[in-house]
Amino acid sequence: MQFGGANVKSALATNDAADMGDGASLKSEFVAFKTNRIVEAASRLFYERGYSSCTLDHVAAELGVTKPFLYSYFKNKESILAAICEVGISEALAALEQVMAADHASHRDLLAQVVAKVGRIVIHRQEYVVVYQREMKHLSSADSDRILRMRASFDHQIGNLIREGVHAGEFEADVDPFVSVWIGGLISWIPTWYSRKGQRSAEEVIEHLVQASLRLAGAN
Amino acid sequence: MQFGGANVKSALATNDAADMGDGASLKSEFVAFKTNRIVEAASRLFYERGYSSCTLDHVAAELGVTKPFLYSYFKNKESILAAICEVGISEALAALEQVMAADHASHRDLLAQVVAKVGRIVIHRQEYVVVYQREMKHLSSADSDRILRMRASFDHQIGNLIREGVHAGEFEADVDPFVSVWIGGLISWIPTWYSRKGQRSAEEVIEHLVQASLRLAGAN
DNA sequence: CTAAAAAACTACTGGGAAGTAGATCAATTT
DNA sequence: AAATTGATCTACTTCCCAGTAGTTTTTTAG
Repeated sequence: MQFGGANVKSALATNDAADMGDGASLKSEFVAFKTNRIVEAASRLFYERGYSSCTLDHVAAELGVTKPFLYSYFKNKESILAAICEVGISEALAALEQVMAADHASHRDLLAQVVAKVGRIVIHRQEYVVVYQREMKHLSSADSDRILRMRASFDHQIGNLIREGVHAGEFEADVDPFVSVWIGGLISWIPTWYSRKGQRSAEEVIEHLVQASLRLAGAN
Repeated sequence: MQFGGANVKSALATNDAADMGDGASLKSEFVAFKTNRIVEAASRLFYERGYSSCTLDHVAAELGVTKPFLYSYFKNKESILAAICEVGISEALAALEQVMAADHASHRDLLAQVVAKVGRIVIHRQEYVVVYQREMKHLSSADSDRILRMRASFDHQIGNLIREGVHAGEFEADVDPFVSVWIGGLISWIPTWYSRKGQRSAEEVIEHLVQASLRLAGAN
């Protein structure tokens, strides 16, 4: 099995070999596990050295394997990058849809919940998000399109949430079309300055992020 | 004359050869002009293709010259990058100090003025700023330190402005230490989404940026 | 325990790009 | 006009790295 641009499966991905015997299922879990370890190591190294300056020999060395090992799980270097880029946005989209599917709270609460959840994701997946932001340009157009569609869907839904909140009188109307852009900026910028070793805890940052987002929407 | 990490001189930089004859002065203007053209072309290409993937032959071709030409104005590829990275932050710092030196308006006005000015700079220098954000890691530690010092000075002064405004009762106090980080995020994020060809004019964006910043500071 | 299959490795190719040495061309001076 | 200086180019060298062919090791199956 080789990874050439399909959706990322996390190590905990749903088992799509349920109808096979235990042998095949276990094997595909091994593959998912190794694929995941490659993506982890690569994201750390791409984050530290930059995509183009980081060689696959570096990635292989980090994992204690060799370059051809990587090529038996990924088609080429770019498809490793694509897997990395997909992590943050697909998790953010999943979180968004989870919140939206839940029982309808006020728009203010929906916004607060989404922002908090996505904020936690971009902190947790810091390296992935930064690599995505920096190295997007190196994706093939197929991968790029797929990921941009997810991104567009996310932005679109946030835009709707704001519009509906304005319509419901929960947000101030004069800021309408821009708010989602500014809130997106707050969230996207976190991974570039947040440090796990810094004085601020992740939850402290999330708390302030939510407050800032509500201020921007005029919902205080 | 070669450019190996000293401060950037723009094409309009003050003439530091005023005590020489006209010949020497004119010559140094030529050098500054060419240096500047190289930086312009490189910033555009680094922006489009990424620093590591863009070769100096590409840059040379863009200018209709050859690679050794570049090496007679810059020590190496990295020092071209350093020159690019310096543009945005040094202009922002100059704008900040200009506003702060002027007659003391209210803190609210000071903040609005600084944000508007810096916002215009990051839009005008869009490619430079994005290249800086993306490719910082490829700077030598000497260049990196110099630029980070400018950045730290900027952040420090914005922090002071906010603190004083809170103390003066013009901003809400509960948000104190974080506000400058969030405002920095708003500004820094603009170059990644703003497009000159988009539907929003630069001044429209600046207008909303100022409003958003004041909201974040609780100064409405 | 042996044979077949799968997984991983060793050792290579081919191309690309940073940086340089020395030649050529243009301008300035005498 | 000849000579000197400076600017730019041609033509390399050298290293690096993505991707691959074919071999070895490990696992699985009979």
